[in-house]
Amino acid sequence: MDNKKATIKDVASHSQVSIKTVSRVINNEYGVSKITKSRVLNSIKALDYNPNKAAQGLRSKKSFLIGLVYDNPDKFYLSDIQSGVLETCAINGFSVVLFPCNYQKSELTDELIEFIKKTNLDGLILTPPISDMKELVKNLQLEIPLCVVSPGLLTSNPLWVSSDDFKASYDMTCHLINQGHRDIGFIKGHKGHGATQHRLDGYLNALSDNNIKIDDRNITEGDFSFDSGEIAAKKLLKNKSPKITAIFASNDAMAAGVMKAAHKAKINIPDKISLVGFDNSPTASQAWPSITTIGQPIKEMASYAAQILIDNISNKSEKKNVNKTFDSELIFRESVRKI
Amino acid sequence: MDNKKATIKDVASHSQVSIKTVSRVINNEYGVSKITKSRVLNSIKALDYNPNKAAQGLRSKKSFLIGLVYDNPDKFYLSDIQSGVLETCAINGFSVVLFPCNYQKSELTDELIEFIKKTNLDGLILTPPISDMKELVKNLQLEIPLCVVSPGLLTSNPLWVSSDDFKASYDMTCHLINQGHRDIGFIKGHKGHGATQHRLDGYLNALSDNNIKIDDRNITEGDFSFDSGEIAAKKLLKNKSPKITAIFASNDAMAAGVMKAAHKAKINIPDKISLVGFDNSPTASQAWPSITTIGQPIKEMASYAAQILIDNISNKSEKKNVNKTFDSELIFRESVRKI
DNA sequence: TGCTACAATGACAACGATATCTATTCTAAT
DNA sequence: ATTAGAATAGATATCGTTGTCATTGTAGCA
Repeated sequence: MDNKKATIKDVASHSQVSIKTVSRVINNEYGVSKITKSRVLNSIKALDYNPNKAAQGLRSKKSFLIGLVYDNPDKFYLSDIQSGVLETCAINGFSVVLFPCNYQKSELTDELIEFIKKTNLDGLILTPPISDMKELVKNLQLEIPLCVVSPGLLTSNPLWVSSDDFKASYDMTCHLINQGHRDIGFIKGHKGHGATQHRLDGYLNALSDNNIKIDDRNITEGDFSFDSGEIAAKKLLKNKSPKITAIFASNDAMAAGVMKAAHKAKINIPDKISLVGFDNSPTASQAWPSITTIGQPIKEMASYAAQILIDNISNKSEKKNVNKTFDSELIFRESVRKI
Repeated sequence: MDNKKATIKDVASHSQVSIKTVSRVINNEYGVSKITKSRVLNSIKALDYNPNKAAQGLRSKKSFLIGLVYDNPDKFYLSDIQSGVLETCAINGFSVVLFPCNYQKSELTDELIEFIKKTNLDGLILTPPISDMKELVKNLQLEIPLCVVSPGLLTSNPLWVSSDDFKASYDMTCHLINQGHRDIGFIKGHKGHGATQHRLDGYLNALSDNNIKIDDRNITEGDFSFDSGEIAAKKLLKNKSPKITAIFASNDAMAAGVMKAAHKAKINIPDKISLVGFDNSPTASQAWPSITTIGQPIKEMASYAAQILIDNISNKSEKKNVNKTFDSELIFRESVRKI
């Protein structure tokens, strides 16, 4: 076996061409005849040559690194995001550098800037709730392209992917109404998270459109965590004056919290109270009874986000309108009863 | 503001020294006077200089990249592993490149080799169940250091971190016995996963040491997934001949599966059956009733693994015996009843 | 004083690719 | 034939560091 790694020079002399020609082949540039190209490709295989990323990066001022920024307690969500980004980046020869963080930390912006500089990133992906921190995005003053995933609010950033949280939430609420529910409790997320408002609005609009009066006592706030769901459920189940027959939790983690609260209080789901969540996380399918919820193509979204970011980095696409909103899907399970 | 990024040259001329001296300061090498050093450090700050990783890597033949290989369905486990590795790597100026994979894929070894070459990794971390694939580890023929996390079996690899699964499992079984249980069902994991055997052995030895006869009908197999736990539980609860009063699932996901099966079958936990898991994942604390389980310092382990790997890469430590086994801890909750 | 030893510093090459510019060959149009 | 222009190929500088080796300065010692 070869003792050392083959370099572009070795390939060049092996295939009797200049190193520049090899470089052209590697980078799929014009100006290489088919014959030469195949000869070079053969040599590359024969010598088991892999371009040295450091050298490529040094010369072409790229790092082939994309940063993925997140602060999300939902490990399932995160896992999907990571897989999506990872796969697309791998295909395109990029590596992913993770940046977990705390969105409430005041130094976050500075840390992020520091990170980008140190790591020499070629591009950055922001996921919720970071994607909704307008101030941060503004202050980043990026010289590299940025893609924002699921920004709740309108974003000024040219690159984004998003999901139709409003419609999904609207449809789910209609579903509950169709099942005969009129007193529907709602557990919203915390401020600052873009999804919070959309999901709430979907619920509110569905009620209005069905001529159901909105009762503020039916709406309570969580922070997308299991515990906050349990606490919110206790409140909703205590304020029994408005006789709730169903609860719509803004995500599955909180829905699972609701389920625990119900179990504790010996309130049967779905007999006494129907329950729906949002996210289609394993939590929802593994609960007992399994929880009706809303599925979103998280991994696909992440993958798409990475793709448009990479296209932008490579200037491959000058096309506009690459941004995309992905459809959600209602997933019916055991936690809803018709009344 | 500066138009372009500062380079080592800029720092050198700013502080009136040679670039080599700046390099010495950056790399904490000997042979720089305190005065010079502080002057250089000042310039670095003043110019907001960050060394170019590509150039450093090219010259010193490093990539400052560490690969993290995993194929684990447990997102909570994975998240802890990632955080631990990430933090330590960040502190030491390394980035982490993820390599999710399918441990059953026959081309895995080749893919991994390809990945290492392409990415030019400086080091590699293998997590279960990959860490137990002896054949793969052997065939990797690595020229870079490798650290293996929680190898179930003895590993020939010089670098490893591990947990005392046997002892933890033994202790937990003793706890159940102390609570009066003698007919204890056990759901083991699948073959190939190192933890499977240790956890089973702990259970078996505890029974023997307490003069309890081992009943094979009490032992069933899962694959560490929720679904497999549910299926296994159905079996155990059906073969009711041996009158089980407790079930020990090899991990929390399977324990949660057991809980769902029990709910479905209207078997109350812990009144009819006590239940314990392994891993201290959120699943266990969020279940109702909450599940008694075993906690391991996963994040710490991962962090330590990254540290000894980096030390090895940097040749900082010629010390032996860096490997370490971490203690587990029993976490008592609501799913066990004294009988 | 003269010598050595060692700490501090610097000059310059080298890492492995790409960019720029130039040179050659080939084709087709005049 | 001649030549413009496209297609193809190569020579060489360059990216921003670190490695190697040489040089300088200074303290210690006989």
